[in-house]
Amino acid sequence: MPGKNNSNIPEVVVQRLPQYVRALTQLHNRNIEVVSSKELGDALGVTPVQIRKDLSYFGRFGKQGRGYNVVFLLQELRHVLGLDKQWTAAVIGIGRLGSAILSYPGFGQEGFNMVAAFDSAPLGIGSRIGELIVQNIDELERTVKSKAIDIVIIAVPAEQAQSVTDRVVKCRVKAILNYAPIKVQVPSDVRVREIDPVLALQSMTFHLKSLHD
Amino acid sequence: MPGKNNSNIPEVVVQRLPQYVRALTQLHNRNIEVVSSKELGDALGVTPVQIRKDLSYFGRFGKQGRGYNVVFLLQELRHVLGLDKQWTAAVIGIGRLGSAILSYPGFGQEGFNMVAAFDSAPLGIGSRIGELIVQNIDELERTVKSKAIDIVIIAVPAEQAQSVTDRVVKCRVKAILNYAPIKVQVPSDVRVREIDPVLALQSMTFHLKSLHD
DNA sequence: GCGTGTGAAGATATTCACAGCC
DNA sequence: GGCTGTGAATATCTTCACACGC
Repeated sequence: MPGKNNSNIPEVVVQRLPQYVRALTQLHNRNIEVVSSKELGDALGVTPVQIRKDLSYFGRFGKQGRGYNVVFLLQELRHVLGLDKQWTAAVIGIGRLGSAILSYPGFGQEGFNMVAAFDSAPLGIGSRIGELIVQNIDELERTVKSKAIDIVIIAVPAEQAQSVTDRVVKCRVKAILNYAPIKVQVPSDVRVREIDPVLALQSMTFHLKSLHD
Repeated sequence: MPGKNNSNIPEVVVQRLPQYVRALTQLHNRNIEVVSSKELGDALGVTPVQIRKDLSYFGRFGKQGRGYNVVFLLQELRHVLGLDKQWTAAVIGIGRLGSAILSYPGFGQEGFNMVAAFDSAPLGIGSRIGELIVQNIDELERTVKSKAIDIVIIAVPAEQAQSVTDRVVKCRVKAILNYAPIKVQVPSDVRVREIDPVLALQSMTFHLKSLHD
């Protein structure tokens, strides 16, 4: 039974909310003031009832016969997701990938501020990437504390990903974005999201295969 | 009722298979010849019965009391997923992200060969990235045909993503890997996978929020 | 005895259908 | 009339429990 502010929210719902936020932001930028679940759904390839049901877990944001006030719903959802705060993130592994992540402006624009960069190779340590100096991974524990890092982004090779993750977990970090092509194991109170384009491709070839042969 | 070679395979199963393939490859590299669903599950954070059930959609690959022959299961799954073939891919949008994708060796290692690169900005067109010359996007249709491109990787800004996607779809490409931060709409016979680290972070903050306040 | 394979049961997630309000 | 919010129904996914083969 959906109700306000309860933590029995299905994870799949939580993972859809950011999409709603993004779509609402676009509508807002186009000066659209009101939107129906139908319109929002069309923009996202989701059914209207899916959206209404998802929203109902958090409150009654709409007006019957009318729809949702874009600004209001946006505010509410951003608050629900904690997107009205700033978050601090650190990147571990400053190779090609790590550097690309650090210089991608999209994170900062959404309130995810890169405040530290770590590597283990003596070569890169001390070099500057944007505003940050690459630190030795040995300083991880200290820096996570001193900079109150909320999220760690892992961009090390697969072989090192688990041991780096273990260190990160020991620092009491509860959110990890993992770019390494390996599924890292963490305690159940730590969230991990995987960014894994190769896996994504490999699940599409299943369908391609049955197509042309 | 699970059975051999039927296309009523749940999508969620298809999306787990590549993980199994990866884990099995690692086991193989460590010269491990036999693995139980329990062991495989532990390595992946999945229950053993999940694995057995998933595999049962495609055949009976194990031996009771013993487990699965690693090499055999690997072959079978790679075949099921079409990973025993080579695939051709093109990247559209050769900015920082697109260049990083083109120079990432992980795709080629897994049989995904980058055979073309496109951009719309006259500046980059004609420049060389690795083995490829960046082509004008106008050559898309011709090149998709001539190089028999299976998969298109979209790395253009959000604003252009939908129109580029529409062009790609018109070329009869059935698989798209989308790095643009927007959910593109496609006909139901086209598969899209989204690579969207910001969305991933935004669904984690929901949990972080309730943590420390 | 051990571990697979799988119907049946249980849990989750989505969709339907409609009451209620603007 | 149009659109939300939501119990109930349905569909999908996961887990249980156990028969069977090595």
